[in-house]
Amino acid sequence: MPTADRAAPTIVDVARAAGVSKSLVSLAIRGDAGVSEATRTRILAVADDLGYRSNVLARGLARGRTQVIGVLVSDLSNPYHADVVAGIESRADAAGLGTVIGHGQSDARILAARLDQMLDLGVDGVIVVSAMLDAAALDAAAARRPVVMVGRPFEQPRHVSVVRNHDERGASLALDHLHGLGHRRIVHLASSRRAAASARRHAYGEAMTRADLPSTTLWVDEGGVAALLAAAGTPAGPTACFAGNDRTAATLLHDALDAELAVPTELSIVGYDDAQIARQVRPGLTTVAQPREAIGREAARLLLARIDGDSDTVEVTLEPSLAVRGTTAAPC
Amino acid sequence: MPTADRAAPTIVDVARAAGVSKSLVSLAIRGDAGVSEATRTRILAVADDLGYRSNVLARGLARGRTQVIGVLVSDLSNPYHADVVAGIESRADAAGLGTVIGHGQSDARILAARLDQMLDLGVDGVIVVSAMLDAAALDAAAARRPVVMVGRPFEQPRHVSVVRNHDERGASLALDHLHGLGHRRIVHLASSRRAAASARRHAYGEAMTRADLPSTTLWVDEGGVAALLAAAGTPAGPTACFAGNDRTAATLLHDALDAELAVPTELSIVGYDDAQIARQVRPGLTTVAQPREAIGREAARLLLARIDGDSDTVEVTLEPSLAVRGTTAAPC
DNA sequence: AGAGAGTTCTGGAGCGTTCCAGTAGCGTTG
DNA sequence: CAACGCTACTGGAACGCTCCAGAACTCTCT
Repeated sequence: MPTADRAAPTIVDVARAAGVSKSLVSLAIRGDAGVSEATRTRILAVADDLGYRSNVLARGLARGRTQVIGVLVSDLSNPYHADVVAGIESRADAAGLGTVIGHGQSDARILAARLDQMLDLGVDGVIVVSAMLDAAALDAAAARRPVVMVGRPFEQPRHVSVVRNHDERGASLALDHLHGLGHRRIVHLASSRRAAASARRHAYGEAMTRADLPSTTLWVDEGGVAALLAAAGTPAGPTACFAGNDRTAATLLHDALDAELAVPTELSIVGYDDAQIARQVRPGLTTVAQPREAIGREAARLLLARIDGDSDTVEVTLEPSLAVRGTTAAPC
Repeated sequence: MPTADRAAPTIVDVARAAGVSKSLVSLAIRGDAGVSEATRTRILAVADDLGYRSNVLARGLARGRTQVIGVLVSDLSNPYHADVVAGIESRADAAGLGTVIGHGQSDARILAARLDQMLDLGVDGVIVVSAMLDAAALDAAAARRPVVMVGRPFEQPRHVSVVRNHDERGASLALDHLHGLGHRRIVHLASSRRAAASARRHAYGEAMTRADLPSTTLWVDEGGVAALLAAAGTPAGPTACFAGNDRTAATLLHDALDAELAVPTELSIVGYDDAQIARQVRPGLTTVAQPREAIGREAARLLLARIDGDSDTVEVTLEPSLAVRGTTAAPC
């Protein structure tokens, strides 16, 4: 219950009220060892009493550290991000650091502006949860503060640590599953030519080659869904589809059902991401799940280490897993 | 392209390089009138050249203003929030203010902690996009900085402006629509006893009374969905349901289809929010749409006014509209 | 008892800004 | 030409904190 009459109480007010110097208040509050137990409790009591809150701006200015990290997200409404952020926050909280989130509305320019803004605000480091920023922007930010990025960078920035999921392994999980069910004609439905998508596309190609099967990639923005549905009914048509992400997979599922194509019996579908939508569609979408919270925690861990001066940039890859639901079955 | 050799250049570096006093640099950069055009351009050129960025911490400390506002959301993955935040940001950007987002993981305690944290960071004001915080927490924050909340507060805080959608009107829209289609036995499916939900529930009751129809409210957490589905098949059972929000409506739709109950012919469903999910389910959900971006812009407008010292707290209500999709039809 | 070693505490400089009270220079005016 | 009023600029205090060198005090040891 802060008293907060007029202006917020400062460290000097606390010092005066406790009859000590402001330096000692500073030490006591930060838990420095060289303060006697008696005075410390007294000072803390007085501070609490006055409703004192240490001024982050002043501390940041004096120390060059604000104890706050920034998280830059390209798109708030992407539920993938929410889990990653939760992971970051849990780690940051544990280390006693605050977290602020910046939001770039899926626009690289806005994203870059927000990144600068957060750095201006004095955050101690930034985690970029977006693959939309180019290496130059990332490196410019990294020249100011430690930066860690989550996801697969389009081009590798030089001074930025990266945490990503193992898209190759994820694609293998999906294709092994389909192959194991008996599927042989499996097409890939790609959403865009962005980095994460292309990693999955390549992994698809390699896994198919490994299994000695022909690979076919269709693009959503080039009428791939319609082409796939048209082919799926025919004798030599595909019996399964590995989609680049869950949104694409959900669209396909939707349109397939509209076209009276039975899923999974006539067409099996596997998505990627294990987004919320994968559980909301009917039947539930079989999909590759990324360890989102773990990715967030790992990113935070790397950032904290770099803030503590520790280290050089690294790249960490985490293992995905497969969530089997209702859109996959043996071909009929 | 910042040079950024060692430490970031300060206003003093710029002053020295331009051969003027630091005060003049400060004035020039902030666009003060009393600086000759010649010196201003020279100073700005030098600043740009050195890659000077004004230190928000120092400015905040000296001025008591950081030019950054905070947005507190209860849940990142709620797509409703993303639109509101976009509206807030567009307004804040226009006013030259930065925006940081804090995230409370749908937990009132975390939410309150993040709120304090943002205030500690020195934001000039906060917009709370969540109905989970109690009046005491909001008022405590409002004692420090201007606070505007979006949504319907559980209890009315005293020093906080509120922007909300007109739940009563929204419920009327939904019920008029159903009534117009010929429905007479319309039940309400309520998700929780939170503020927004109870406003909708009351509005439902009143609209039904106005139309001289009996009202029945079922609760999701008390087996309401099952009860509703059981009754819906029977002769005197309900022919339509007005759900408290889209998530609830989607669950109902899902379970209805599972139970082989035809939607909309045997049961019409109207949701509330026009969330993403309303467009993703099949058939598309008829639902009440809130003007989300407008709500965000309005909230930012109110906050900026209060930051400029302008005003007393107000309450603004914006009009919802009805998005008619595939889950409503005349009863058969 | 004096030196040395802790322990606990203090005063002041400094972080990068803004703000305020001036000052310098110059043209106008009575 | 002294007084005045502008415009363009300056120096230093202040914002609230941290950090550092050192002061004051208490113990121990010789």
